[in-house]
Amino acid sequence: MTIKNRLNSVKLKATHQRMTILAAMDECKFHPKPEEIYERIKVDNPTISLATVYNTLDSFAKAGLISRVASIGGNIRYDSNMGAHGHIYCHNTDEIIDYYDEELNDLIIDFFKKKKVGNLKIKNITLNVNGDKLDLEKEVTIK
Amino acid sequence: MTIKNRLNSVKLKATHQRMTILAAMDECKFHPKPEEIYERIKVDNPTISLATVYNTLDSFAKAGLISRVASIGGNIRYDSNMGAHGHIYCHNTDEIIDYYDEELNDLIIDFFKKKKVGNLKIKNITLNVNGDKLDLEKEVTIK
DNA sequence: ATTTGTCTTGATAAATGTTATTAAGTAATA
DNA sequence: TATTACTTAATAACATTTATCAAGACAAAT
Repeated sequence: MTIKNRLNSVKLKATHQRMTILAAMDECKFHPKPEEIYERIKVDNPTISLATVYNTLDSFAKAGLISRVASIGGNIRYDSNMGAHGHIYCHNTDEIIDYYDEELNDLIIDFFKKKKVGNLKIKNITLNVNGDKLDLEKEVTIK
Repeated sequence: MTIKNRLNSVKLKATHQRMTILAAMDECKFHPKPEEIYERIKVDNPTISLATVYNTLDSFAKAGLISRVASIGGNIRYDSNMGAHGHIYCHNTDEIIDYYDEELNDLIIDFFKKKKVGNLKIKNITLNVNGDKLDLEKEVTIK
């Protein structure tokens, strides 16, 4: 679906700012803070203000286009990946890395089919792996 | 183990401030922000400053007495429960609730025995259930 | 194309949250 | 008690997030 259609699908007007910010989120695989999106779009869009980035990301999250992601660093961070997936959080680099494993996903779904969670409307379930990256230059791998 | 011994075990002097703050963390089951610990101890310890609370909680986390917990709200929050456990995060109340399930714990341990996570020293693995609390006055239950 | 009413944005102030600084205070050791 | 190193309170500095509101942009209807 196009950026414009995604905005329309949640009843948000496809303004230049919104399209720019949503496109930047799509490109960002590293779970950015609003500030990072601001810096990223600034080059080509120097007039989009930081407040607009904050407000727009918040409205996207409320509309379900993106989601806020839990972080240990104490900052607001967003995730454009709306599918079921887990996060690897590296404490020493503050990186959040997505991963997905079919088998793990099935395990979790099966588990919560059997369990009853009362008084909560579940939005999503995420497995977080917390640790320290060893070689800071290289990537974390799961296989 | 006593509060004093726990501090000594990680080579921190058992000062009045540290003992007070660690005791407050023990009592706090709701994953407090530094500000909340400050408010809690203020009644009996009006001279302990907010900066000391921030610094002390940070040093506790670095020493492994408590841990920082991932949060969506964009604030630093701590957890005094150092055992393996999961979190239920209620978006609408900003509450973080611990839960532990033996079977789930085993599932996760078994899964990560089979998988290889490279270039990461794992500290802990947490399953996060995100959702909205329905009746705000009542508790979330898992059974 | 112009008007009208509504929604959106930029600029910036205000509020909130966190860290750094440093002089004074405290505790352990001799 | 003197010495030394460590710790803390107070507060300034800094960073992050939200609120305010006038100006601007947009869509619909003329």
